[in-house]
Amino acid sequence: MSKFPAPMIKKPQASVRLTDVAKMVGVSTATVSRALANPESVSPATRKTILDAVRKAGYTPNVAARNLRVRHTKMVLVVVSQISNVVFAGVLSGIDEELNLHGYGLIIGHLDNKPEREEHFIKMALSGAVDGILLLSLRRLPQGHGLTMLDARLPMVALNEKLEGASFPQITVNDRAAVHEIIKHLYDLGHRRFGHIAGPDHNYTGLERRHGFTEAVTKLGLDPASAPVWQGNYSFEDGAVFGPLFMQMQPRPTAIFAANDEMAIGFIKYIQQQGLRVPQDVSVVGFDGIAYAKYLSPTLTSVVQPRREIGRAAALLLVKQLRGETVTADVELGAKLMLGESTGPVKV
Amino acid sequence: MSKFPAPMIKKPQASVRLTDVAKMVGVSTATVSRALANPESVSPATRKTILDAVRKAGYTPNVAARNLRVRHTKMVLVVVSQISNVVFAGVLSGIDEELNLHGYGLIIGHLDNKPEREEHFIKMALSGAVDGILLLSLRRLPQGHGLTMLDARLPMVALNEKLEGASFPQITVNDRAAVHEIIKHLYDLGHRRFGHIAGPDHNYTGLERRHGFTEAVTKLGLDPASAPVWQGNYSFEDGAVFGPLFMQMQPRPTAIFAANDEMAIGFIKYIQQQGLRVPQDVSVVGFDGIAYAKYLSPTLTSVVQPRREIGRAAALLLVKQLRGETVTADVELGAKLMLGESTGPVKV
DNA sequence: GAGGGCTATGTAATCGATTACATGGGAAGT
DNA sequence: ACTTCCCATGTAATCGATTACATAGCCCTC
Repeated sequence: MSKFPAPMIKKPQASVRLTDVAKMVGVSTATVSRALANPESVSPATRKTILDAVRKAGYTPNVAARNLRVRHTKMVLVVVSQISNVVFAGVLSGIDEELNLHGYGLIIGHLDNKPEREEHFIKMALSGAVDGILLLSLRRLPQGHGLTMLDARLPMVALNEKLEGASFPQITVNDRAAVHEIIKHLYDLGHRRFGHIAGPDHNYTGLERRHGFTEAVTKLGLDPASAPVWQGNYSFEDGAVFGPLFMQMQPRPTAIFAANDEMAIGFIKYIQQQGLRVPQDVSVVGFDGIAYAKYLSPTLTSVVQPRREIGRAAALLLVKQLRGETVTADVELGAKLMLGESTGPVKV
Repeated sequence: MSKFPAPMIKKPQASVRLTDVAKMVGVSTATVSRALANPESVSPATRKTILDAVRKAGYTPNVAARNLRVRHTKMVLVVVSQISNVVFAGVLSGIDEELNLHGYGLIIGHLDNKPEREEHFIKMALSGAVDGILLLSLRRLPQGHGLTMLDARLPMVALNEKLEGASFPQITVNDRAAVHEIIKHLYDLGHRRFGHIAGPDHNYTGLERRHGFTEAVTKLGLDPASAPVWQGNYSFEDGAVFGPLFMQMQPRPTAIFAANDEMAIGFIKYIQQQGLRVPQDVSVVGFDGIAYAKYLSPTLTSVVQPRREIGRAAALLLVKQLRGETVTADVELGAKLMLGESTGPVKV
């Protein structure tokens, strides 16, 4: 009596449709649809029959058809510049977590550091593939840029940006305050000569941290001109690259603040190889508070970012917009200084 | 003459439709559709008019409608257990890169280490939201499991799995061979007493590395029973956790192989704190070759996985299936031993 | 100059759900 | 027993593209 084994053909994909289930049970498609979407609107008896049939037939509603009809997709596009970046990955986790809670799925728009790809994702968003957009690009978008223009058509939220005059909410971390805290910490340890390995300028966070640095240094009454700022690209290598410049300075800064942990690590590695000791000879501070920071020797003093929270907050803001609530206020989160062994009293 | 500023209302979303463009130009919807999909099938004159109108109106085809009609979505679902894992993130990058080349987009099915979420993504896949699936879960899936069953309905490829009797292609890295290489390297340095910090057993890679270890040790004529195997969960902490056990062994292994870099790092940190020197007192090897390995002191000897390539190969395999080519052969990639300072001659 | 073949375009069916509106039948009220 | 109302269900329009099939016009050829 048993059927033959499943056919080998994969492609045809003749999957069960709503109509099929309706026919099986002997009711209209409307009833089946209702039994699935609002069970109470259907009599218990039919409901049961239908649900059984659905199970037996292995029916799953076709989402393209549904999306077309209801005019939304329950999907969110996250445009991210580099997915393999630990910080982004953490934020992404938070986004996914929150989105998930509200029944939204996640489409990744991976720029892979190629900004020209944005075009593609803008089109995708405009084509109704998603209900909203999360911008995790960290680039400073000029006004009138394609992505910011999208705002007129689709709810969106920007992370770690601060666009003047943007009408969509933005969620940021108070990097500047954290940097002030770093410099104060170093100052309290007796440091007076500081150096900064900055991130790129086309990047909101990089800029904030750099400004925070010069601000803090000036506030202490030190001459910012005597506090060198080198500009890197957030990579390990870039941290090392400034090592030679640092070594030949006379006098050398006694404390270096790097705009992210990777550059701090690269820098430390380099100067250690040159025979300097951290923190005895130089104190070094990073930023982001990646997990590895705790396993270096010395462990790295850094600022831990609430990655998951950033993601969650942004996602929640978006969901609220999607629900029709008008959300105007930007959200600012705080970051916490994490003391490690890479900072110590200045050498006397 | 200029219009008023854009209206404040976001939700209505009354975007331009194909019909609108057709009406503007004065041709049928079929012609517009053709002008977009196959420009050559339309006379140069109409083509230009249409394309101009499309631009002017800011028309973007509705993907739900298209998907419904053409019965595919040009989207791929990647089920991944933990997105913030560096290795996965790297693989994901490769997947995205290749998929992108072939015009496919990426939907992330983030399990967040909660296997029960799979159910949700299975439904999603079945609902026609994607054309194919990439399995990056690293769990050993029992036969008959929901995800493996999907194979009958949708093209799929598994990464770093090896499912017996699965009809879909699988791409793996030859971890076992790499482990043999590690042990040989250590043996050549004079080591005879080995220890292994293993990954979890419900994980293909973890199992392979553990088997590789006992295999290699036995092959050298050493008693595997005297080579302790501790089982961790790939975290820094788990590496440290076995430190005390190691410390109190008598005699202690002179070389430890950890199934991933995080555990190796955690372990090194612990024993360093206990006053042991790496590699003078103990040699340690990790696995995966994460970027941080090069910045530790000592730098970590590890096995670098071709993450991007793994991702690309898997994606390509899937794309081929999507094109209708029958691809049967599994793909196996090699990993390369990367010598660091954490391994050295055994202490005499 | 009639027929064949092409090319450019139009007409309308189709994909598979959701849902506004219509309807039939039974319970309840008088 | 007749009206009213409500509940469960059905009918069919709709979402916005793609595309099979039909057709009109033109050029060519014999």
